[in-house]
Amino acid sequence: MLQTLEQEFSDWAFAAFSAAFPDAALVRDEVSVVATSEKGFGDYQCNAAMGLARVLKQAPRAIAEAAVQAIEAPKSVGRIEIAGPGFINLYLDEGWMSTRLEQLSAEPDRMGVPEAGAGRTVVLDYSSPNIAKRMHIGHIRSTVIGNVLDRMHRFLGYRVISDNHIGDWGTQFGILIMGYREFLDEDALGRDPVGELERIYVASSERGASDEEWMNQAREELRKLQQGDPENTEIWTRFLDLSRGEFDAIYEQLGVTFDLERGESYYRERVPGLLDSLKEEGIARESEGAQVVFLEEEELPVCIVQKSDGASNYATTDLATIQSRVEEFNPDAIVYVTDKRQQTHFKQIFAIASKMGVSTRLEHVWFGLMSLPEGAFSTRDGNVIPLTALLSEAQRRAQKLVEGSSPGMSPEEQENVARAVGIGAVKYADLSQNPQSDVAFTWEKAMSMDGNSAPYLQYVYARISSVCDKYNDQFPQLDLENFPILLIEAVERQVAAHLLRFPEALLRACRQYRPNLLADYLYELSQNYNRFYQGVPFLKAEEGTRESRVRLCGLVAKTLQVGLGLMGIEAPERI
RNA sequence: GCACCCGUAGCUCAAUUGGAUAGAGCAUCUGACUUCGGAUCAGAGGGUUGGGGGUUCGAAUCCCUCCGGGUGUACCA
Repeated sequence: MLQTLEQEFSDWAFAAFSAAFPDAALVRDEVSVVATSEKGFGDYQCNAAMGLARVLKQAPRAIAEAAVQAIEAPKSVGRIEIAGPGFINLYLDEGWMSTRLEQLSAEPDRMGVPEAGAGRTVVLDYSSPNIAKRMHIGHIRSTVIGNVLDRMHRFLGYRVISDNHIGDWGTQFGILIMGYREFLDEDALGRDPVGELERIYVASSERGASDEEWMNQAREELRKLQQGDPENTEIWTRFLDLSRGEFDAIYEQLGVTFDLERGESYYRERVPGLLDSLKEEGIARESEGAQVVFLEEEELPVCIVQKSDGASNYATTDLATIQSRVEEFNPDAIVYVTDKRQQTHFKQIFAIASKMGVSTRLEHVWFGLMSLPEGAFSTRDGNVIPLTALLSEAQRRAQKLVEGSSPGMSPEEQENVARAVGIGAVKYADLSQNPQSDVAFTWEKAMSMDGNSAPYLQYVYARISSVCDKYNDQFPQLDLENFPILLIEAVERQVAAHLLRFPEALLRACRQYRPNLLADYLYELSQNYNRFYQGVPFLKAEEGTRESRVRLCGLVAKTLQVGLGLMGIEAPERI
């Protein structure tokens, strides 16, 4: 099985320490090797010797020395040094690097990434907008982050079931149905369907705030809907169709697709049976007229699974959903991508699922909230910026950039490129930071076109494409594959070493549910490439060196294309 | 009140989960195209990682405490 270099070196380190200290009870994870962060300390490092000094009652440098002497180093390692208090620094062998890169160029679509998830199934629950509510910039995170997790898992060989768990079955529908009957403006509905649905929802809620009878009626309409009343079902279906039309347009623009779009309502028929079994097993019990689960042992607040009026809620459908997914897909994990405000909710749901006997790994991947500075609001209706407005503004700015840099390009191609650049910039702004950080929205950052941004990466890609085209024009008779990759200059070695790190960067990003680690990797690769590009000639170098450099360019381009693709960002040949 | 999250350069964010000299982008300043796309590159200034204590070879990261902010907390999702 293909391994990353970190894995291979960790195996070696574990074997080396075990051989040197057979009596010590070593833990594999404590003797691991990681890629070096600082330049000048080798390509990979093992920090285990310092930690073992106390247990082994020896000086850390002596421990490192003994381990290094114990068994032979992997062939890929050219040099080992022991530095500082006892760091073991591994330097890759340049000859081995060349050969490895030549192998990678034979199968460039994978760039050495192992199928680490083969045979495992993951259900990914992300995006999950609510019916009758407009998607605004706050919704982009779940969609974009979830979609990257989706793509990364698939690439690593996991069987992925992505499900857009649309909020189509909650309490809001009673209020909406009342609003629909009382306040609906059909003309407005035709012009801006979701906007009008939002408006009638707000109008109906406001009425309910001062009108007790109105709220009672809303609850009654919800109850009727949940029991299958034909008239309410028809209205509800209309809400769904109108909202989904708008969502689909956004998903198409973002290049996001789902395996399933079931929504909460899909699971509604499971709810009565679920409630029965919760009661029978003594998990839920009556309190203040509602059915609740107490979670004192878990130090969590009480969780209502059936409201006192008999209606179900979010918790109920979420539990039914888990049950259904476990039965149908038998997944190794179910992963939810939502904002951090739902942490308590998911802790509750996971705790109850555990009481129900569910053993599937349940993960809540939460992300921070987006704050809006003054002026980012659309003050007219008090709403935040609709996602559609953000995306079209991004494309507009990208369009101007493209018109400036590629005036000879056809208008049609300019538009395609502007879409790739604009959408890419918006996505990357979200993906390039730790998901768990709260983000401050600014137009400048969301549509940043230089520095650490998607257009920076796309620009590198386009320039490499240009180099490769020029090479093919000038030297059509030469076959690149016949020339070895030579790592002479420091800039070349730097690019090569970074290329070889792609598998572990991707694996880490996926396992930690942190797309920013992939973004970081690609940005650093691009920086290394730019130094290479600025530092040495390619096409004017002598034969041999020239081919080697063009091959390196090709590998960087391929890695960028694959990496950007995993982030759902296109890499045009010309921009 | 209780629980969770956060506080890093003027601003926006990283830091491979305890590793070596805390790094990027924006902004400011100085340089670099008779070689391949300057949306680039080289360099400068800018930090007591909110304060204080502790743990250890080693702390932005773990523990305690104080200050400041955010979120959640029984019938919304």
